[in-house]
Amino acid sequence: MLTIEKLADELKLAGDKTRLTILLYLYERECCVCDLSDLLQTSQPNVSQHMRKLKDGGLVNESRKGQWIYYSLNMEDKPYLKELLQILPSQKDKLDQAGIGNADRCK
Amino acid sequence: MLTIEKLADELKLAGDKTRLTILLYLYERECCVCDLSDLLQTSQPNVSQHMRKLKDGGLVNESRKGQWIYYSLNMEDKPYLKELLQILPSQKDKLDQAGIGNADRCK
DNA sequence: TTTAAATATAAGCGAATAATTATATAATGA
DNA sequence: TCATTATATAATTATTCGCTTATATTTAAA
Repeated sequence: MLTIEKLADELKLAGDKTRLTILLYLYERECCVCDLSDLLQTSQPNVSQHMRKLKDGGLVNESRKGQWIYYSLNMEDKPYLKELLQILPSQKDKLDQAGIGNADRCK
Repeated sequence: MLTIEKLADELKLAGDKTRLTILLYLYERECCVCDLSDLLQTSQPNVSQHMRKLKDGGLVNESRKGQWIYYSLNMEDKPYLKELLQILPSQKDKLDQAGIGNADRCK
Protein backbone atom coordinates (compact mmCIF):
# COMPACT_ATOMS: atom_id res chain seq x y z
CA MET A 1 0.00 0.00 0.00
CA LEU A 2 1.21 3.46 -0.86
CA THR A 3 1.59 5.82 2.08
CA ILE A 4 1.45 9.60 1.98
CA GLU A 5 5.07 9.73 3.03
CA LYS A 6 6.27 7.38 0.31
CA LEU A 7 4.38 9.22 -2.41
CA ALA A 8 5.66 12.55 -1.11
CA ASP A 9 9.21 11.24 -1.37
CA GLU A 10 8.63 10.09 -4.94
CA LEU A 11 7.04 13.40 -5.93
CA LYS A 12 9.96 15.23 -4.39
CA LEU A 13 12.26 13.26 -6.67
CA ALA A 14 10.14 14.17 -9.68
CA GLY A 15 9.83 17.75 -8.48
CA ASP A 16 13.21 18.86 -9.73
CA LYS A 17 13.62 20.21 -13.25
CA THR A 18 16.73 18.18 -14.02
CA ARG A 19 15.31 14.90 -12.71
CA LEU A 20 11.90 15.41 -14.30
CA THR A 21 13.65 15.99 -17.62
CA ILE A 22 15.64 12.80 -17.11
CA LEU A 23 12.45 10.85 -16.41
CA LEU A 24 10.92 12.32 -19.57
CA TYR A 25 13.87 11.17 -21.64
CA LEU A 26 13.71 7.71 -20.10
CA TYR A 27 10.02 7.61 -20.94
CA GLU A 28 11.11 7.54 -24.61
CA ARG A 29 13.98 5.09 -24.27
CA GLU A 30 16.66 3.88 -21.87
CA CYS A 31 19.76 6.05 -21.62
CA CYS A 32 23.26 5.82 -20.22
CA VAL A 33 24.84 8.53 -18.09
CA CYS A 34 26.76 10.08 -20.97
CA ASP A 35 23.58 10.26 -23.05
CA LEU A 36 21.92 12.20 -20.27
CA SER A 37 24.79 14.53 -19.56
CA ASP A 38 24.93 15.33 -23.28
CA LEU A 39 21.20 15.95 -23.47
CA LEU A 40 21.07 18.01 -20.30
CA GLN A 41 24.32 19.83 -20.93
CA THR A 42 25.47 19.14 -17.41
CA SER A 43 28.35 17.34 -15.77
CA GLN A 44 28.66 13.57 -15.50
CA PRO A 45 28.82 13.57 -11.68
CA ASN A 46 25.69 15.68 -11.56
CA VAL A 47 23.82 13.11 -13.62
CA SER A 48 25.30 10.20 -11.66
CA GLN A 49 24.12 11.65 -8.40
CA HIS A 50 20.63 12.30 -9.68
CA MET A 51 20.48 8.72 -10.98
CA ARG A 52 21.44 7.36 -7.60
CA LYS A 53 18.60 9.26 -5.98
CA LEU A 54 16.14 8.08 -8.60
CA LYS A 55 17.36 4.52 -8.18
CA ASP A 56 17.18 4.67 -4.38
CA GLY A 57 13.64 6.03 -4.71
CA GLY A 58 12.72 3.14 -6.97
CA LEU A 59 11.88 5.30 -9.98
CA VAL A 60 14.49 3.80 -12.29
CA ASN A 61 16.22 0.50 -12.93
CA GLU A 62 19.81 0.12 -14.00
CA SER A 63 21.54 -2.51 -16.10
CA ARG A 64 25.16 -2.63 -17.03
CA LYS A 65 26.12 -3.23 -20.65
CA GLY A 66 29.86 -3.32 -20.90
CA GLN A 67 31.28 0.00 -19.78
CA TRP A 68 27.89 1.61 -19.88
CA ILE A 69 25.13 1.59 -17.34
CA TYR A 70 21.72 2.01 -18.86
CA TYR A 71 18.88 3.44 -16.86
CA SER A 72 15.23 2.82 -17.58
CA LEU A 73 11.97 3.90 -16.00
CA ASN A 74 10.52 1.67 -13.32
CA MET A 75 6.79 2.18 -13.59
CA GLU A 76 5.91 -0.91 -11.61
CA ASP A 77 3.35 0.07 -8.97
CA LYS A 78 3.60 3.66 -10.16
CA PRO A 79 0.70 4.24 -12.54
CA TYR A 80 0.80 7.95 -11.78
CA LEU A 81 4.24 8.26 -13.34
CA LYS A 82 3.01 7.53 -16.83
CA GLU A 83 0.15 9.99 -16.34
CA LEU A 84 2.58 12.72 -15.40
CA LEU A 85 4.99 12.13 -18.25
CA GLN A 86 2.23 11.92 -20.83
CA ILE A 87 1.25 15.48 -20.02
CA LEU A 88 4.62 16.85 -21.06
CA PRO A 89 5.81 17.46 -24.64
CA SER A 90 7.49 14.42 -26.18
CA GLN A 91 11.28 14.46 -26.31
CA LYS A 92 11.47 11.88 -29.07
CA ASP A 93 12.73 14.32 -31.71
CA LYS A 94 15.43 15.59 -29.43
CA LEU A 95 16.61 12.06 -28.68
CA ASP A 96 16.60 11.15 -32.36
CA GLN A 97 18.47 14.28 -33.31
CA ALA A 98 21.15 13.57 -30.71
CA GLY A 99 21.37 10.00 -31.92
CA ILE A 100 20.53 8.55 -28.51
CA GLY A 101 20.03 4.83 -28.87
CA ASN A 102 22.33 4.45 -31.87
CA ALA A 103 24.93 1.76 -31.42
CA ASP A 104 28.46 3.06 -30.87
CA ARG A 105 27.29 6.59 -30.13
CA CYS A 106 29.47 6.92 -27.01
CA LYS A 107 32.56 5.23 -28.32
CA MET B 1 0.86 24.42 -22.49
CA LEU B 2 2.52 22.82 -19.51
CA THR B 3 6.29 23.11 -19.40
CA ILE B 4 8.69 20.76 -17.65
CA GLU B 5 9.69 23.57 -15.34
CA LYS B 6 6.13 24.41 -14.33
CA LEU B 7 5.23 20.79 -13.64
CA ALA B 8 8.44 20.31 -11.68
CA ASP B 9 7.49 23.27 -9.51
CA GLU B 10 4.03 21.85 -8.89
CA LEU B 11 5.40 18.42 -8.06
CA LYS B 12 7.85 20.01 -5.66
CA LEU B 13 4.92 21.57 -3.86
CA ALA B 14 3.16 18.21 -3.67
CA GLY B 15 6.42 16.48 -2.73
CA ASP B 16 6.32 17.46 0.90
CA LYS B 17 4.57 15.27 3.45
CA THR B 18 2.76 18.12 5.17
CA ARG B 19 1.55 19.72 1.95
CA LEU B 20 0.58 16.43 0.33
CA THR B 21 -1.49 15.64 3.41
CA ILE B 22 -3.15 19.06 3.15
CA LEU B 23 -3.99 18.42 -0.49
CA LEU B 24 -5.45 15.06 0.46
CA TYR B 25 -7.69 16.67 3.07
CA LEU B 26 -8.80 19.32 0.59
CA TYR B 27 -9.61 16.56 -1.86
CA GLU B 28 -12.38 15.55 0.55
CA ARG B 29 -13.66 19.03 1.40
CA GLU B 30 -12.56 22.64 1.77
CA CYS B 31 -10.85 23.52 5.03
CA CYS B 32 -9.82 26.62 6.93
CA VAL B 33 -6.39 27.10 8.46
CA CYS B 34 -7.50 26.08 11.94
CA ASP B 35 -9.04 22.88 10.56
CA LEU B 36 -5.73 22.00 9.00
CA SER B 37 -3.56 22.87 11.98
CA ASP B 38 -5.86 20.72 14.13
CA LEU B 39 -5.71 17.81 11.70
CA LEU B 40 -1.95 18.05 11.17
CA GLN B 41 -1.14 18.79 14.78
CA THR B 42 1.11 21.64 13.75
CA SER B 43 1.23 25.38 14.34
CA GLN B 44 -1.03 27.91 12.63
CA PRO B 45 1.86 29.84 11.04
CA ASN B 46 3.25 26.63 9.64
CA VAL B 47 -0.05 25.90 7.91
CA SER B 48 -0.44 29.50 6.74
CA GLN B 49 2.94 29.47 5.07
CA HIS B 50 2.28 26.17 3.34
CA MET B 51 -1.05 27.54 2.11
CA ARG B 52 0.64 30.59 0.65
CA LYS B 53 3.02 28.38 -1.30
CA LEU B 54 0.18 26.20 -2.54
CA LYS B 55 -1.81 29.28 -3.53
CA ASP B 56 1.15 30.89 -5.29
CA GLY B 57 1.69 27.65 -7.17
CA GLY B 58 -1.94 27.63 -8.23
CA LEU B 59 -2.81 24.37 -6.49
CA VAL B 60 -5.46 25.84 -4.18
CA ASN B 61 -8.05 28.60 -4.18
CA GLU B 62 -8.98 30.66 -1.18
CA SER B 63 -12.23 32.32 -0.20
CA ARG B 64 -12.88 34.34 2.89
CA LYS B 65 -15.98 33.59 4.94
CA GLY B 66 -16.08 36.02 7.82
CA GLN B 67 -13.03 35.54 9.97
CA TRP B 68 -12.19 32.31 8.24
CA ILE B 69 -10.36 31.72 5.03
CA TYR B 70 -11.34 28.51 3.35
CA TYR B 71 -9.01 26.75 0.99
CA SER B 72 -10.07 24.37 -1.74
CA LEU B 73 -8.26 22.35 -4.39
CA ASN B 74 -7.76 24.01 -7.75
CA MET B 75 -7.75 21.13 -10.20
CA GLU B 76 -8.31 23.30 -13.25
CA ASP B 77 -5.77 22.31 -15.90
CA LYS B 78 -4.29 19.81 -13.43
CA PRO B 79 -5.78 16.43 -14.29
CA TYR B 80 -2.77 14.70 -12.78
CA LEU B 81 -3.63 16.04 -9.33
CA LYS B 82 -6.79 13.97 -9.03
CA GLU B 83 -4.89 10.91 -10.24
CA LEU B 84 -2.30 11.35 -7.51
CA LEU B 85 -4.77 11.91 -4.69
CA GLN B 86 -6.95 8.98 -5.72
CA ILE B 87 -4.02 6.66 -5.12
CA LEU B 88 -3.80 7.56 -1.44
CA PRO B 89 -6.06 6.28 1.34
CA SER B 90 -9.18 8.41 1.84
CA GLN B 91 -9.12 10.81 4.78
CA LYS B 92 -12.90 11.11 4.92
CA ASP B 93 -13.26 9.25 8.21
CA LYS B 94 -10.62 11.39 9.86
CA LEU B 95 -12.33 14.59 8.71
CA ASP B 96 -15.72 13.34 9.90
CA GLN B 97 -14.32 12.28 13.24
CA ALA B 98 -12.75 15.70 13.76
CA GLY B 99 -15.99 17.37 12.75
CA ILE B 100 -14.39 19.29 9.89
CA GLY B 101 -17.12 20.94 7.89
CA ASN B 102 -19.55 21.23 10.78
CA ALA B 103 -20.92 24.74 11.24
CA ASP B 104 -19.53 26.56 14.30
CA ARG B 105 -16.70 24.10 14.76
CA CYS B 106 -14.05 26.82 15.17
CA LYS B 107 -16.09 29.24 17.25
C1' DT C 1 49.80 -4.67 -18.63
C1' DT C 2 49.25 0.04 -19.51
C1' DT C 3 45.93 3.45 -21.22
C1' DA C 4 41.60 5.32 -21.92
C1' DA C 5 36.64 5.68 -21.29
C1' DA C 6 32.39 5.44 -18.43
C1' DT C 7 30.68 5.79 -14.09
C1' DA C 8 30.64 6.35 -9.02
C1' DT C 9 31.90 8.51 -4.78
C1' DA C 10 33.42 12.15 -1.65
C1' DA C 11 34.09 16.81 -0.04
C1' DG C 12 32.72 21.49 -0.09
C1' DC C 13 29.79 25.50 -0.99
C1' DG C 14 25.92 28.47 -1.59
C1' DA C 15 21.01 28.50 -2.02
C1' DA C 16 16.63 26.82 -0.83
C1' DT C 17 13.49 24.87 2.62
C1' DA C 18 10.52 23.65 6.73
C1' DA C 19 9.54 24.78 11.14
C1' DT C 20 9.53 27.85 15.29
C1' DT C 21 8.71 32.12 17.71
C1' DA C 22 7.16 36.66 17.81
C1' DT C 23 4.39 40.18 15.93
C1' DA C 24 1.04 42.40 12.79
C1' DT C 25 -3.41 42.57 10.39
C1' DA C 26 -8.23 41.83 9.86
C1' DA C 27 -12.87 40.55 11.15
C1' DT C 28 -16.27 39.64 14.93
C1' DG C 29 -18.82 40.51 18.94
C1' DA C 30 -19.54 42.40 23.58
C1' DT D 1 -14.56 51.15 21.33
C1' DC D 2 -12.20 47.27 23.09
C1' DA D 3 -11.21 42.43 23.51
C1' DT D 4 -11.08 38.12 21.07
C1' DT D 5 -10.45 35.05 17.25
C1' DA D 6 -8.50 33.73 12.76
C1' DT D 7 -4.97 34.44 9.74
C1' DA D 8 -0.76 36.51 7.75
C1' DT D 9 3.88 38.11 7.89
C1' DA D 10 8.64 38.52 9.47
C1' DA D 11 12.84 36.98 11.48
C1' DT D 12 15.60 33.18 12.79
C1' DT D 13 17.59 28.58 12.77
C1' DA D 14 18.78 24.03 11.40
C1' DT D 15 18.60 21.05 7.69
C1' DT D 16 18.40 19.63 3.04
C1' DC D 17 19.60 20.14 -1.71
C1' DG D 18 21.82 20.77 -6.29
C1' DC D 19 25.97 21.51 -8.29
C1' DT D 20 31.03 21.71 -8.78
C1' DT D 21 35.65 19.91 -8.36
C1' DA D 22 38.59 16.24 -7.36
C1' DT D 23 39.40 11.43 -6.99
C1' DA D 24 38.36 6.45 -7.06
C1' DT D 25 36.49 2.34 -9.36
C1' DT D 26 35.36 -0.52 -13.16
C1' DT D 27 35.45 -2.15 -17.83
C1' DA D 28 37.35 -2.43 -22.39
C1' DA D 29 40.91 -1.84 -25.66
C1' DA D 30 45.69 -1.25 -27.27
